[in-house]
Amino acid sequence: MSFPLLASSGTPPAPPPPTAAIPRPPPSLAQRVHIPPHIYKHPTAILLELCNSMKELHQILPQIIKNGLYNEHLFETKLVSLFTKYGSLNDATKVFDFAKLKNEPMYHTMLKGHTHYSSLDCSLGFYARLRYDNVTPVIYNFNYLLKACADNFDVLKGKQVHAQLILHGFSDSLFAMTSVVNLYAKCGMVGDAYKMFDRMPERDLVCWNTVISGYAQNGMPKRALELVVRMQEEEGGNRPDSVTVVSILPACAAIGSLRVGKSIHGYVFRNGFESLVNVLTALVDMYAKCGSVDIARLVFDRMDSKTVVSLNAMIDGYARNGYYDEALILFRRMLDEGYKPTNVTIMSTLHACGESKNIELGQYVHELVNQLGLGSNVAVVNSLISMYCKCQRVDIAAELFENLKERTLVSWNAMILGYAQNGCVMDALTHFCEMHLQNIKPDSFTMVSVSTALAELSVLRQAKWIHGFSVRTCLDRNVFVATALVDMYAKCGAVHTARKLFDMMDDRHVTTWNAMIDGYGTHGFGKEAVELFEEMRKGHVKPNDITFLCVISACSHSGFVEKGRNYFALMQEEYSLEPSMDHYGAMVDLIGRAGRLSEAWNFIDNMPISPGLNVYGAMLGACKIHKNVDLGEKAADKLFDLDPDDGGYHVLLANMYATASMWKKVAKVRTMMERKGIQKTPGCSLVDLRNEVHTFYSGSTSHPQSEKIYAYLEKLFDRIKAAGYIPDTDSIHDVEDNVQEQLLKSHSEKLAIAFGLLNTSAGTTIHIRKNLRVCGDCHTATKYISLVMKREIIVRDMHRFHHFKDGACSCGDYW
DNA sequence: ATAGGGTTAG
Repeated sequence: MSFPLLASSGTPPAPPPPTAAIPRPPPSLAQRVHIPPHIYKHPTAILLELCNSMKELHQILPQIIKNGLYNEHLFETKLVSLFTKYGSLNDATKVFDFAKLKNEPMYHTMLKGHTHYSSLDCSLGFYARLRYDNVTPVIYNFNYLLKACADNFDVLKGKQVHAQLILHGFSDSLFAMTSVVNLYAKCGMVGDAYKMFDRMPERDLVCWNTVISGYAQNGMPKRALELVVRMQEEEGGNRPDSVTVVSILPACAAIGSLRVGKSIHGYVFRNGFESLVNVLTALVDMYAKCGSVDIARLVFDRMDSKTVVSLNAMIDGYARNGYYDEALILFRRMLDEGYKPTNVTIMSTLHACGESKNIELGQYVHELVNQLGLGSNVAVVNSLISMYCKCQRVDIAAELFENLKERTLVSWNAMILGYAQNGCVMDALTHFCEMHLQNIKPDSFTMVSVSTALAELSVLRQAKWIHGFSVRTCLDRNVFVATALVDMYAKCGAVHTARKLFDMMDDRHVTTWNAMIDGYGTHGFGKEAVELFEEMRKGHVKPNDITFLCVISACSHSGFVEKGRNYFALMQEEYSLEPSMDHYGAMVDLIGRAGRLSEAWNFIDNMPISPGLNVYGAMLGACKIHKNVDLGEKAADKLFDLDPDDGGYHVLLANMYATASMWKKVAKVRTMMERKGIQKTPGCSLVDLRNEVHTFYSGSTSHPQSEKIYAYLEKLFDRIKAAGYIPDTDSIHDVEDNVQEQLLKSHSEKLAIAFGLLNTSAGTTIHIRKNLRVCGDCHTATKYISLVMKREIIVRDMHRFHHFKDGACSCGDYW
């Protein structure tokens, strides 16, 4: 079934849009005031009629004065009209004040000028003056005033004007009622607008369009589309014109229905609206928002004339569909062709810069913002903040934020998320508290940002608090918030709580499923991850590339090599998803981690694309676990050909050599790091105690309980050694034996565990968050600690979770 | 006719 707009397909092309669609101009001056012909036909009067700009007007002015026409009513009215038209309300006011005869048309022109160039109060003040001068108002005066109220979203003043209008006997006027419908619609009161509309004895096209666009602009796109159907069905029905089309295209974009959109396009085509820029621009926008960037571009390319708005719609269309390069190319072309970018252009472009991490262009746009005088536009600055955060320059973003005079909720949200995504968790949380102190109410966006920060921090107590906060503010029902909460619980070690929340949700996005599947995977619950994925396949939410990344890595963490291979095939065969470099990396990890090193190498050799850093990194990691120096060196050679600046890979290689006691090679890696200026990320562990998060760096003695902790570790080491623990001193070289053990003892993770044991009562589970991967000695030591101390210890490292209990770890010793 | 901030993986 096709959309009813198509109902007219058999009939010949309709005539051009009815004139009712064009805003009705007031009657001409000659109609409303009697003007004697010698004045009306005066050459200067004709010149004034032809006048097209302020510059020309100033050229004509001396003639008017020279010919003594200044005090002629016609000239006064015309001057007031022209001055207001070209934006000089001051000059218009001078002429008006000087005029002897101030009649209604004269007042009307001034009123019109006020509605355009000054505040609503000035316009209303001017109406009061008109009344004071005993001029009888006409319907046009009210239409302008109502429009001014609507544009200022001021219902209260609008209602006062409405009362005046009734007082002067215009309540039955179709025009007046339409203006009132428009007032309510623009002020977000579509319900009231509709009531008024429903009471009208007769309705013209303009009136229908007003109420339709009211619904479209107030988040009720379906109602808007229904009304378009009704307007045609009604007796003596109205045919949608270009204005109707332009108001329902955004509605169509909002419901994302390409089918309805295409039928509207057909209607546009059959009715000859294809020559109208605004219609075509709305079509471009609709196609882009429905995900069809290619069709959007076709329509865009076929436009005879374009405006900035058309370009903005296309740039934004590219950016929102992930075609960042195309967005930036079009933006460059736009500048080359001499268009002046608007705030909308800037915002879409900054979005594209941020997502594609193009900070050079981002900074160029920043300069442009200042040149264009948009530096104090909050929305633009918010976009700048986001762009800098996405490009990992939180410092610049923070500076912009601090200097922002009128921060909005969006500014706070952008900043908090920026901190959260750049590892500045504490800054994110303090800003959240700060906005709380300033009495700014958080919304769902805020909750997502804070949950993201807490997920990173991995602290269950605060996680529960923010969950409670979301419930109390009813924000937990939002899919985005709920998904962020599921992810947060999983990342805080509470997978079962995460699953409970997941089961309670009635609307789930792909990301929700992905977060849960990955949660299971990182905890080593491969079986649960696979089961949930199978459940997902039965439902209506389609798995995406990230889903497969999560499933494959879940298989990898649990040693399900064949299952993982099957899923890798499935994603291509059944879901037509092209594996990315990350997928290949995950596959190498899957095969290699299970010890099938030559098979993993074989897999790399058969890759259809040139293997990236992560692929060789996974291979090297597997070789380190399984102590295969030969293959590890082979992987490292390839890896370092790609010149990584990531310290992690270097450390991995050095550790592999150290495990094999190849000290010269270890030293070589160290030299390479020094030469490249790469520093080893210091190991850092976090532990939460009541309301405080305690941070420990390797070897640090800065914690107030430091002495106690080291003393306790001495005793602890003796106990676990008695239980069978042997310190892994093999991987430490060029220091004496007793120093080796001291070095091992001062690993951040052991400090954090000791602190946790010292400060919690027997039986309490200890949660640790570590920034790097758990080292081999810490892993063994923690297993023994869990045994002798009878404690459950949960350690989250950069990749996954380790649940230590009764001397064993959930990861089965491969990590 | 276009409009700023959002969840997953690495």
